[in-house]
Amino acid sequence: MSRNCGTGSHDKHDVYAALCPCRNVLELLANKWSALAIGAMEDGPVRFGALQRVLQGVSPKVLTQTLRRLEDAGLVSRTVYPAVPPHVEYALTELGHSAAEPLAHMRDWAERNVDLLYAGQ
Amino acid sequence: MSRNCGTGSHDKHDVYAALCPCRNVLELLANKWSALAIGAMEDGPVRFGALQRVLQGVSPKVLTQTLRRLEDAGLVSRTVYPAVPPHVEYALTELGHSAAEPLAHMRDWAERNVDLLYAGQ
DNA sequence: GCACCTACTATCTTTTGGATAGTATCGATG
DNA sequence: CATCGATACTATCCAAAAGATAGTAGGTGC
Repeated sequence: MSRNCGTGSHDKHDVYAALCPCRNVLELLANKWSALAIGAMEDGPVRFGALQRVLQGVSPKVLTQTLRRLEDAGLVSRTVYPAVPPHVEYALTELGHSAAEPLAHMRDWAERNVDLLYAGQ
Repeated sequence: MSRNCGTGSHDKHDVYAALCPCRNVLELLANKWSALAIGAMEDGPVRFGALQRVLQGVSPKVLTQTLRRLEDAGLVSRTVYPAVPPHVEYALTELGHSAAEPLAHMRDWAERNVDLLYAGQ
């Protein structure tokens, strides 16, 4: 097996390697709020307040953190429309849309199989 | 849209509802170590020590916690072979194997797209 | 008798997540 | 003219989770 990733040249990456940068990418995606936020933006730009209502139970601080991380990674774009009251829209980038697919599968799996889990007692 | 989930009857579940039990399932899967551990067991039973070596950087405490949670959920089985030194094997259940698919897509996405992220500076 | 092996548990520290309250701005309302 | 309301946040504090490190059990080989 040609697992590589000494973080060096652009060979194959390996999420199982502690120092591979793709481990950080996995950490970013393998997160409840990231998975929900990205799913909420699949159909187009969404405002902060709308995200807060859709992601039930999220606090503004955590939502901001989540969006900033996704923005820094390049999965989400943030657009400010100068107006009062403020108007800010978050949208998936092309990269964000491609990440949305595996995350949608994960959400679907959770919804479809929840009744089969914790069945032992 | 027929989104339901007042946690009540077995209608449709919704990960966006704070109180839906499938939110817990999403939290379980949308986790770095869960995603890596499940992937490591896809090809058959694995011992604790082997998992620890494969999931580079994981501490025994966190690995134990992760495996217990997966076991409680019914995704992983734990088999103790009474011997000295101890011999314990972890394996995916049928349910665990079905969860492995979306997680594999997520890991693959991370490995394939890592070079495109954080490109802005 | 002593070190070794595996699979942990215990303890402590650090990081992250979460709840809550407060800020800034301007237009509309009374 | 003071107040209220809307939006998108920050600031603060506390709790929960993650992480590092050391220790335990108990039979085997030397």
